[in-house]
Amino acid sequence: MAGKTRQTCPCVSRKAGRRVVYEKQAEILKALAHPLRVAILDFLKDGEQCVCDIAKHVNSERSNVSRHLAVMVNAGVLESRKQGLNVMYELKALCILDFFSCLEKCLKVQAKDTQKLMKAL
Amino acid sequence: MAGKTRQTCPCVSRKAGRRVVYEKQAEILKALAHPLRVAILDFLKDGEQCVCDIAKHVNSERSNVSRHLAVMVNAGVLESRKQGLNVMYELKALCILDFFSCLEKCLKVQAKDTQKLMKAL
DNA sequence: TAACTATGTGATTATATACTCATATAGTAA
DNA sequence: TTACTATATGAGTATATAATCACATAGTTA
Repeated sequence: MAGKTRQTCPCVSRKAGRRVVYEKQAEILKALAHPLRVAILDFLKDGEQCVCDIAKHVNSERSNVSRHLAVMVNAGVLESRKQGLNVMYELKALCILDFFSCLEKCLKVQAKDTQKLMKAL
Repeated sequence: MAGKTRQTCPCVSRKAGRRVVYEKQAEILKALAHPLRVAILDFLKDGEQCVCDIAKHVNSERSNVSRHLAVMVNAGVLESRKQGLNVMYELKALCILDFFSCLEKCLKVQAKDTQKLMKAL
């Protein structure tokens, strides 16, 4: 049992470590990867909002919105605070907003590809 | 039927248009939101690779990897080209790589939060 | 206190996704 | 031609996720 701390090759543990990181990163991405959640994030970019107003804005049931918000809080994307009867949600990681400019860029490239295809027909 | 093109209020159509954008953005995010796919993207950041080598690198079945690659190609994240027996995959939208620096930042913030909690106990 | 409002959650159902195995296809090399 | 290799895909199963409804909780106001 002596020397057990060195039994795992550094390379292996680094690889295993990477996998944990990939899982965490995927978890955050998963928390963003839903049309309603994207809509919510777009709404929250201008500041905190209560569940009530978010639900109105994205035109969905409050209970459903509440669940989606919980997903994003668990992933560390949003944070919440109580204010009287309301619970206010706001973006925790502002760099998330940078994602969306990249996403729009991707969509534009896709649109151009489609245009090229159309012309070739 | 006359004037049908103006029957839809610009505001409504803009809102409907946003929803389509949110769906497309969510589709791209979904294509990234899996540990194996994150691992693949991390491997592809240094250049194109064949399915065979990707599968070896991420330690998963080729058929499985092939499917994950197809998901990312469909979302416009990767592109592929045939080279003899192999099919080479590479990143199509390089800005995707910027995502990951943000993700790492998010994880670091989370880690700090956890540390704070630990100290408070 | 009682009535009200905002939010969260359990249970159910529907749907989507991931993984595995077997098999098909396409290109290579003998 | 046959044998081989890389890749893709159909079918089945297991699991995860989303939406809805009913209900519980917490804070507000009268």
